[in-house]
Amino acid sequence: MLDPKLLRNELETVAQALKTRGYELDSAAFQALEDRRKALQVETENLQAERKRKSKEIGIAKSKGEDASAILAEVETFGAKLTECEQQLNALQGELRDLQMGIPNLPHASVPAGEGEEDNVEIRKWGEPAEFGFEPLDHVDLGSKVGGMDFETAAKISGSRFSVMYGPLARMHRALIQLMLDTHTQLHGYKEVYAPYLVNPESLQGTGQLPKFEEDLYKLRGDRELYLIPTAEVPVTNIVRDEILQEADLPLRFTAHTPCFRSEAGSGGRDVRGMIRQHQFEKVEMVQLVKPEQSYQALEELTGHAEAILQKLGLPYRVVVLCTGDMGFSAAKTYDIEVWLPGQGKYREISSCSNFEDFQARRMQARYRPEGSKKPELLHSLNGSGLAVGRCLVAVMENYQQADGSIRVPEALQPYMGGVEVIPAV
RNA sequence: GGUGAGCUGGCUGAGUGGUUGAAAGCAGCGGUCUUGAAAACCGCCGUAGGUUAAUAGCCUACCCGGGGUUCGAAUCCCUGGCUCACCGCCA
Repeated sequence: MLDPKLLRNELETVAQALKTRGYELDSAAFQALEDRRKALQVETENLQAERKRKSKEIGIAKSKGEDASAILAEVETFGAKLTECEQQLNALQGELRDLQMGIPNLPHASVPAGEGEEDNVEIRKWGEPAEFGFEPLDHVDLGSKVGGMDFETAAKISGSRFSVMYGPLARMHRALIQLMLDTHTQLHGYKEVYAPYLVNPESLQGTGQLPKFEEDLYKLRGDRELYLIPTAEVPVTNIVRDEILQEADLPLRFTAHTPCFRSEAGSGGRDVRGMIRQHQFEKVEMVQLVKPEQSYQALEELTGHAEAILQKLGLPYRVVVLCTGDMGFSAAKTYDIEVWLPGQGKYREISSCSNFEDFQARRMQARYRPEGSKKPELLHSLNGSGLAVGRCLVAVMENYQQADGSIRVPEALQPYMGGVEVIPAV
């Protein structure tokens, strides 16, 4: 959520900035709502003050044993008016809040302007795509060569966009998770978190998935109103919802491995082959909660932490900064890390690292008390995948494939796989 | 799942319809005293919204959430959540 004061005081500037990311703010309509709100709120509060005074007088009169019917009659004259004002104000504030909850974050000044994916800007590249002496296969074909990936069975059990893995591939998938968690906890200073996979609507509202993107989520039937998490970002960031932290507690760095569930409602027929885009996938997530002045440095570091995993695995990648039009709803700035997939002959997203500034914190009321200051301030939140596990497995398979269809195990992964060096073709 | 008891400010805890945004204690902050510290004493000490140039003043709201009764609700009623205890079931 944007700062309501900013929205009021610099409506046109805000509207301009939102336009760069393809969001049209109807500033005239907003201004009209805001004007009505102001008038109505002042009137309502004045009436409330009046009622409070009179009620107090009634109390005093009664305690003295005096007759209070005159004041009582007086209150009645504006009682109905007050009720009406309160109801109108409530409705109006609800309307304003709904509108504000649907406005995306403002892009940071350093974010390049653009409309879509094609306008993202490459920042750096690491590693060289390997030369194969043969036509490299994609992970689906490799999967059947080593006998470890089964989409037909997954379709029988659940439907499309699910996968079943067996044997060494399933083990490598698990090994990747261990490598990522160990790296982030031991080298990068994150605290490992185990958190719920089912969350309430308040949490989803806090991180920005609700109210606007409900169709992307799986909602449980039943009387409890719970959703499957689309990312660990939701439960982990919400750890600090409605909390006031001490300055000394910051920065907080959390990492968590969770499954992620996404309906992929809007993805049409994209990436239907293989395990690039699934309804269920594993991810190791990094979350940071920091002081505002440190958040952009934290974004650079966090991006580096995700890159470190790819470097350990020897997977070529590039980092792009998303343009204004391609960023997610809550982000002020986002780096995508794209890994090289020989099977597709292109770079594909494997991590997304974002600074949300105080956008999520305001929705969550996540604050800290600066040293020596009375007033709590909103903190800044960031997160990034470190990394998407399924896509990482795909990248390892495709980059480490050999002519006979076997797959070498990257050195960094071998300790997590009992020393296995090659997954043989069967 | 059943039965019962709870949920009040950073913490403990009083308050069952009226000048209560809320006693008291602890913690914290400022001061007096002291060479310094402790003790003692004095004062301050919740969050948000509105108005405003203002983090000044004034106003409003908030005692787990939502709804209701009333001129007036922390207090009464309904509903949801959570915590604790016991029973049942269970990895």
